[in-house]
Amino acid sequence: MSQAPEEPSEGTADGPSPGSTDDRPGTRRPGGRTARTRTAVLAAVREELVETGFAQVTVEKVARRAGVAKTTVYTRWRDLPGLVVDLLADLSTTRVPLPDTGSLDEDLRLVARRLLELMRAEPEMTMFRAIVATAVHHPEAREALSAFFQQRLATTAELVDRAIERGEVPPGTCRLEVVRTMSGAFYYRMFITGEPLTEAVADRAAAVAAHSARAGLLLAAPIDGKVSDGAGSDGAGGSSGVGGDGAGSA
Amino acid sequence: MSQAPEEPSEGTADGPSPGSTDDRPGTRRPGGRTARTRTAVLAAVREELVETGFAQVTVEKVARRAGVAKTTVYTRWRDLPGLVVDLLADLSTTRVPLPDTGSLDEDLRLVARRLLELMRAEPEMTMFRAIVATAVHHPEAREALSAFFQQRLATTAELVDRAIERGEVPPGTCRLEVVRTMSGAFYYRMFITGEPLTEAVADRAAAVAAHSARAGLLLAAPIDGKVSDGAGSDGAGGSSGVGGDGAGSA
DNA sequence: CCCTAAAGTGGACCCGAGTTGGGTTAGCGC
DNA sequence: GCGCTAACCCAACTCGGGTCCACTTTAGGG
Repeated sequence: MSQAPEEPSEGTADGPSPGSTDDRPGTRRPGGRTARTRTAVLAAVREELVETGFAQVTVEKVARRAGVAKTTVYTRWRDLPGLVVDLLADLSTTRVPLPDTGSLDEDLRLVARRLLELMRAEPEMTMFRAIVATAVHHPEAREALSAFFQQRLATTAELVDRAIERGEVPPGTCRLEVVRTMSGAFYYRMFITGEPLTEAVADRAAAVAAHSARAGLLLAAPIDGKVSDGAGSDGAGGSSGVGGDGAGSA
Repeated sequence: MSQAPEEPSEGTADGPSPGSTDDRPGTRRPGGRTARTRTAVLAAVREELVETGFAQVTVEKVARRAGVAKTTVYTRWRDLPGLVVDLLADLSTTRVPLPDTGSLDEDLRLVARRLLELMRAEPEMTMFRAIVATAVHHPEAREALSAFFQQRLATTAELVDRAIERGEVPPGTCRLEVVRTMSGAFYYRMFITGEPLTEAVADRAAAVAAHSARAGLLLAAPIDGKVSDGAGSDGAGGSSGVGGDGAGSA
């Protein structure tokens, strides 16, 4: 947990500029009580989200559960979407180990299976569902979720890099696109069509992604001026330097 | 599908059983005023959704805009999600013509391009976005959206049937899965990661789906007792018996 | 054309989420 | 420790969304 907001204020490094920049409460004295409040509130949101579902959650209930005055929540997080955003930032810290079996197919399949497992875990998924719902119609949450996925995708994309090194897939392959192709099937079913997720779905998604990559369908092609890969700088002996636009902003 | 008009009532043909079965208001006298109210309210929801965004929409505003007493809306639609559900049912009636170029690749590409176009149309998309957001945390809306996609997918899947007949793809190919594979990429970017949609994305999605189908990766395999396709046996025409699992559990 | 009850109306009412202002606790620099 | 003030607490208040109920309008069958 922890992972305090720590908004890296631009420019002015020395003194706190007097009143001009709006310092969010919780940034100046992040110590003891402040931190304690944050964890309590975030935990309360989690529980409330899981127990009663997103539609029923309200700032007041969260505050009550956290044992905190509701004004505190309002001043620090503004509103419910603000809380969800912070919750998501908290989620970003969790790391998942990547498989490395020497085969793209197998690597992807394992990742798919793990994703399936994750999506079947009720408490976590309920919460994530709420986050997605918020992001659909709230710009700030949308931004946060977007960043979350950028980072998560980039991490997983490493196994594509290895496949490229092995010569399993064409060198110009877009590392992110492979992962997107796979995970898209999951989220599509989960959140859009509402169809069930099975092992078959997972395996199929992995197979499709791997096969498409191998067939050279997932190249980082700069069609119409828009590069869809954000990785760039592969670092290994990649022959063709298909640079990306570097969209990976934190 | 709840308050869709013309629910074929079962059994009791002669007298209206007094109060036992819950007839939704609007079913017994669907004529003049009732119909007028419905269209007015639905239009109001549409406009409200597009103008102010989902988070701001409230039953009261909708009623006011429609020039209707808010109690009317409450008694007929129950709440906001109910309205959204009805709105979605209304959307289901729109038909889109399918391409038939003689090539699966090209057919899919055209469908993808049209989908792209559709998703770029701001007013409609804003509304659809709201529907998805509702579905994420509201079971009834989830059900409706699921049904909507079932029908929509089944319709589009006809071009896969033609590809099977032509021998372009293996005969056991799951008609729905091909379409899902393609459209998944769209919705994933649109609603989950929030990444931009481009022509490149559309073409790539179509290529991946077509290629995977041809490679036999999208067979309707009854793995672990769960068949992922619902149709398959009948030729064209049928298309309604997709039913099957739907969103059921989750 | 008339009658019945289904559908819609209007306003009073309730309730709770969000706001405001003044007072209290405690982080943190000195 | 001391003091300053950020951060938090409390209670009262506002305001608008949702509910209830008696009343009016109008489908639709006879």
